[in-house]
Amino acid sequence: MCARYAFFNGKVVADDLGVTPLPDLEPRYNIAPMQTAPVIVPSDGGWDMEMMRWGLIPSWAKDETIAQKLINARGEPLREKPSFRAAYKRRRCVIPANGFYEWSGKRGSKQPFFITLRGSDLMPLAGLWEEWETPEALLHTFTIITTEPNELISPIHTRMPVILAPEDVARWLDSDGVPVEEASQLLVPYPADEMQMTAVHPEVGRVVIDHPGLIEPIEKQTELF
DNA sequence: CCAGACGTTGTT
DNA sequence: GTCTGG
DNA sequence: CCAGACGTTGTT
DNA sequence: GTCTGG
Repeated sequence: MCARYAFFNGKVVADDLGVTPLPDLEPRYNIAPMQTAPVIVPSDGGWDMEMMRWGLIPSWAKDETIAQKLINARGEPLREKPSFRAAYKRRRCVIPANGFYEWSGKRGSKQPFFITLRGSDLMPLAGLWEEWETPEALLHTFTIITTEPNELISPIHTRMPVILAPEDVARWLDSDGVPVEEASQLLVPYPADEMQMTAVHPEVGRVVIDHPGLIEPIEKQTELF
């Protein structure tokens, strides 16, 4: 799964993707579901960054309570799912991240890990977005696609987010030129030998905590394993 | 036909 | 135990 | 994902 | 909106 991530280095989206970061972007070390975060979408032949809320709301939803259930979407059956298939065809997006968190252990003895890429600061995550009409306004929401874990993640989790290679970002975002059959080839586990994982402080579990110390390695507390 | 679901993960 | 909020 | 709430009435 | 279950 992927239910917490960090995006603190906005400059990498300019360097690696040519997308201008939003001017008022704050560095974030603990982005949680139901919060607003930047998302990259096609715009005027190029790509743009836009703030959206994490937790997808399909256009047909009667209220927004479904959002917290749709923070992730399994990649394999995307085409058949009523909640996702419309967005899969027309509204694919990339969630810019620098790394994501996963936890191992049971409640009360959770150990969080921060996972990053070895070769790059930018970790582009594959996602979908939707537009939901409230009585007052249009609400833009997104979800992060998951796949099977690679050998790095599988010891602690059964799923991991889909990470796109920079050269695949264009194909993922091109809904007009790249049909779902082709796009689905991108929804695979990222190579484990290009990723790394470090144990971090459990205070990342608290959504109100958001500072650079959250991604700093700590000594593994072996009694937790 | 109408009513109700539409989802993921982890844990048991 | 289970749901909600972030 | 984790953390925190989970409730009502009356009084200030 | 569309599919499934009854």
